[in-house]
Amino acid sequence: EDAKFESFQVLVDTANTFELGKQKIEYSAKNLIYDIILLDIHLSNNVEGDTRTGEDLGILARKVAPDSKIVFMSSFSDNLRINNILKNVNPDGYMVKSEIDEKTLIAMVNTIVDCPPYYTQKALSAIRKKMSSDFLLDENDIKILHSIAIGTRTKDMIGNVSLSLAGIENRKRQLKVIFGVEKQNDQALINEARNRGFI
Amino acid sequence: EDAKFESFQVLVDTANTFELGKQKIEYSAKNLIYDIILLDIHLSNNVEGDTRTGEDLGILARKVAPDSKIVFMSSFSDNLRINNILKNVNPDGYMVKSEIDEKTLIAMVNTIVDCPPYYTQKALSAIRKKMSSDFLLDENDIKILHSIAIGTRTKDMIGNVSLSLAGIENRKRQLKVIFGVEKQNDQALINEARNRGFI
DNA sequence: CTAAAAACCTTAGTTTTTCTATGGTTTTTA
DNA sequence: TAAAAACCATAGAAAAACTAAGGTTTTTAG
Repeated sequence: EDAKFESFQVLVDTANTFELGKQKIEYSAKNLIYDIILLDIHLSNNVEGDTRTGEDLGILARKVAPDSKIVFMSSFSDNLRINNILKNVNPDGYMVKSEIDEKTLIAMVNTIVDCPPYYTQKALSAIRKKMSSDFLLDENDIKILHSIAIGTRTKDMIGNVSLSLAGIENRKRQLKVIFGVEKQNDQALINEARNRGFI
Repeated sequence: EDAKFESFQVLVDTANTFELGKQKIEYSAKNLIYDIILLDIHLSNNVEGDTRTGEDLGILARKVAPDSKIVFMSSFSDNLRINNILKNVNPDGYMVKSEIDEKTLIAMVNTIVDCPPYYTQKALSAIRKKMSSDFLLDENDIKILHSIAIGTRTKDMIGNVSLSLAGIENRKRQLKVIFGVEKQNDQALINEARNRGFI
C-alpha cells in the first residue's frame, strides 16, 4: 500500500469473509468498478460449515464484474489448486504468498494493467509441470487420486466416485500405466501425480 | 553479451544450422557442458528440404545434455507452436523475439540459473489461454481443424483422417460445440481454435 | 438464375470402448 | 494366522463412437 506508482494512485478496499467480499464486488460492479480484485483462496467465513472459498468468489467476480482484473493469492504452491483456479476462473494473476513482497506486488500491478497475466515463480513452476505433461484425467480419475492420497481404502471410494469397485480398481491400474508406474504401489502413483501437477 | 552479471561471466558459442548445433551440443556434452542452450526455432539449414527445426534440436539437447538449461526464442507468439514446444521439449524458458532486449535477457539468465522457468509476456499469454481451456483433442480432431484451416473440403478429408464422411461431419459439429461456436461457420471455429492454441 | 456439388442432418445398425457383476488369487492387516 | 482388503480375470451389459444410407439445405460455378 505504500508503493509509489507513476501513472495512478492506489485506493484499497478490503473484505475478510465471503459474504462481505461478495457484497463489495456486487456493489462496486454497479458503481465504481475495481481495477484489480485480489483474492485470498482461504476465507474465514463467519457461518460454521461454510466451505465457499476465494475460488468461488473469483467465479462470482468474473460474472458480475468482467472488466475487473482478478489476482489470486495462495499460501500453497499446491499444483492442483493452481491448475483448478487457472482453469475455472482464469485469473489475470496468481501469487504464492511466500513470494509476495513490495517488489512482486508492484510488478504484479504494473503487469496486470498493462499486459496480463502475472504469475510468481512458484506458480509458474506449477504451470510448467502442467503444460509439459499433457494428458487429461476425468473427474473420476482425480477423485481416485485424491482418495488414495488421503489414505481412503479402495472399497470406501464407492459413493464418491460413481463407479463400481471393479471399475475403480481398473482405473487405478490404468492410472499407474499412464503415469509410468506400472506394477508399483500406490505411493509411487501419488508421487508421480503430485509431481506432475495433478494433485 | 555486454550484460554484466554479479556472480558469473558469460561465454557465448554459436551455431547457425541444425547440423552444427547438433555437433556443438554433442561435443559439449562430453566436455564442458553448456549452462544455457538458447535455441531459435527457425533454422537456416544448408541442405535443401531439411525441415528439422530448433524444436528437434531441443529434443536432442534434452537427451544428450540433460543438465543444460534450454531456452527457446521464436519470432512468433504462435499459440500452437509454444504449446507444442512446452509439451515436447519442456524448456526452461521461452522468449518471443519482439520481447527480447537487454533487460529481458538478463532477467532470463538470472531466473533460469536460480529458479526456472522464464517466459516472456507474450509466451505467458499463450500459456494462459491453454491453461484456461483444458480439454483434449485427439489426432483426428487436430487433423480436421488443420484441414479446415487450409481450405480442404470436408469430402476430401477422407484419406487423411481415417473416418467416414459422416464421422468427420459429426466431429466438426462436436468441435463447434466444444469451442462454443455452435451453429456458426467454419471460420468461427478456426478462429477460436487458433485463439486457444490448438492450431 | 439455376443446376450440380458440397455441406449438413437424421436414423438405424454396427463396432468399439467402458463398465458391472462375479469369483478366484494374492497381499495386507490386526 | 484368520479376516479383510486389494488385485486380477472373464463374461455379459451399457454407453459411446462410427458407418452407411438417404434426405434437406447451402454453396458454388457456369
